[in-house]
Amino acid sequence: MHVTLDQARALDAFARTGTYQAAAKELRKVHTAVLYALKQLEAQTGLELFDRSGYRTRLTPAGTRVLEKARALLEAERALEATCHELQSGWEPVLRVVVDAIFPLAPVLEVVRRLRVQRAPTRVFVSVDSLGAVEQRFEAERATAMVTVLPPTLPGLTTRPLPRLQARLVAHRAHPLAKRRKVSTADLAGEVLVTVRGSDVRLQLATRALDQQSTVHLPDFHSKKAAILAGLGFGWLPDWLITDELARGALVALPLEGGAVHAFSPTLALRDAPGPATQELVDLVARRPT
Amino acid sequence: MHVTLDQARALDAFARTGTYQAAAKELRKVHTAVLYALKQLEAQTGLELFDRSGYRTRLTPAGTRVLEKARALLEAERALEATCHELQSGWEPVLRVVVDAIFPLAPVLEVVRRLRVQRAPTRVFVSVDSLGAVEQRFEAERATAMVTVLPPTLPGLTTRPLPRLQARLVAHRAHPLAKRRKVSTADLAGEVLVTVRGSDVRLQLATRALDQQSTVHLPDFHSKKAAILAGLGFGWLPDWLITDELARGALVALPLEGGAVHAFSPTLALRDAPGPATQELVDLVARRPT
DNA sequence: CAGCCCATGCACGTCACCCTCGACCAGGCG
DNA sequence: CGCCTGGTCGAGGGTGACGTGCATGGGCTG
Repeated sequence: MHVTLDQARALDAFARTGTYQAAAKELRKVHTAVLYALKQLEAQTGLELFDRSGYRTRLTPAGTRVLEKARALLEAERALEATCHELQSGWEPVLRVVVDAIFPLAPVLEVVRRLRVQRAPTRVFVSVDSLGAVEQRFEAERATAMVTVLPPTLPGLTTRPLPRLQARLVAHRAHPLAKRRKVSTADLAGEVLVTVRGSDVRLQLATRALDQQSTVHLPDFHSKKAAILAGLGFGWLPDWLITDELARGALVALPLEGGAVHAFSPTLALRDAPGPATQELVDLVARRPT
Repeated sequence: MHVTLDQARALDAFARTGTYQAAAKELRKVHTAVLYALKQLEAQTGLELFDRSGYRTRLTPAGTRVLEKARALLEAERALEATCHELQSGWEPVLRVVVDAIFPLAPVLEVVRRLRVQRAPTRVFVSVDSLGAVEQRFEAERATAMVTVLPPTLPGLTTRPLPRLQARLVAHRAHPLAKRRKVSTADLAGEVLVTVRGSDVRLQLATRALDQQSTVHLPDFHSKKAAILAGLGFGWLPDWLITDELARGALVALPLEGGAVHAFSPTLALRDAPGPATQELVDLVARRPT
């Protein structure tokens, strides 16, 4: 049994119009074509779909059941053609972005919102990782774009510098370190260091040389911030995440010898020719207020 | 743009196997046929579905999106053919039953349960009405079967007598009428009569001649029973509904002059040739314990 | 009741399209 | 380098989907 879409269309048109003639007119065919298609359908299904006992041919109950399924089939066809039209519009089908965890996600999410309002068919996949892992993931996922704080090494990428990001070594105001006028690297050694998991050694910056007594690894900067706010320990946090807490005094920048501020120069890297959705990403990420 | 199911099948097979050759083998075609079908698909959709830059042809992101929809389409086709197979099994596609409200619904619902366990594709529609309205509904809905307490008038029906049903005039034990040793029709006049809405005059039986001071019309016998149990008034109820309450004494049969019991002889009437599901109905309704 | 119209259904012809066949080219793999 | 698998192209054929013509027969209008 091999039902065709033409048969389904004929069945649907016949059911809606009630006669072969009208159905044929709707399908821009001759009535015998509809007759032929539906005869075929009946033969292939091996069911009595039509009641020809009266003057007008009518659907049998079995025909009605088959009609339901045929309409579902046509709906699936319509859906397929709809996505084809969407894809023809020029939007990329998918946009894969890898972002360094230290970079704010907000502008990337804004891209998703803008694509929605423009009814773009683009499906967005966002991955977050740290430092070198960003480029590895970019390659492994064959992503379209990445925001990395390390210079990209892959050849053939279009790169674009982004505004600098600053990170500070902070602790909660009630934390012992926060009360000192000066903090030495030796002072840090006795306290708990909070880091983001997956960060490689370079993220630990000035603290990397220290032999920390205890360290907590957390999955992202939001939980890291929450941990530090809870007074659990100290660590590096990007400025955009803590402007509020620094202003309110909930978090305190530690007066570390040799400086407690580290600056990153993130880069936006794109693979091959950017489509409109990628362009949207470039605009929003580059225009991000510093 | 007119995508065909063959194209969808080819796309699916190609995506699963990875090569034209293997896809062709699976479809029992020559590999050029698959090539042809997919070239057609690409031309019709106007999209680049395949990446032919490498040695092996691969799906592009757009191709993957189209593939998803194509698979949905094939799933719809599979569903259609599945219902065709179900309907070929000999079961009726639909079974419409109209039952008099005074008749217990339990045996009809048991039919539904049995059809389920036998995986019958039959869809069951049950309507409930009273007396003459049963046959009217049977005709209006072109139902398959009905259980009526009046002799069917339509020609060409197969009828089958069912066990008798009894109804009693009852009231709650705390009701004034329940405390009398004898009840006359005049006594009834001062109390509230509870009836089922839609019942025509014949249902009121011995009470019809009375000029009731107040009457309550309810949608079915279950709410009527609840109303009587709440002491609201008196009325006729079928025995099967109140065996428990009569045994416990919660309800009392009124000792009406001239008899407080009325017997019905319900009939099961079928239109034309009964299918297996209808046969199931006949068995269960006829074997109903009296 | 006559006349008309429309819907159905069959027989037959034909044309388009799907498929097959054959040939050639491109990369991988020993 | 030789072999194999996989992709692409063009030519040709078989058949099945569809159009034409016509008969039938039921409804509708006057």
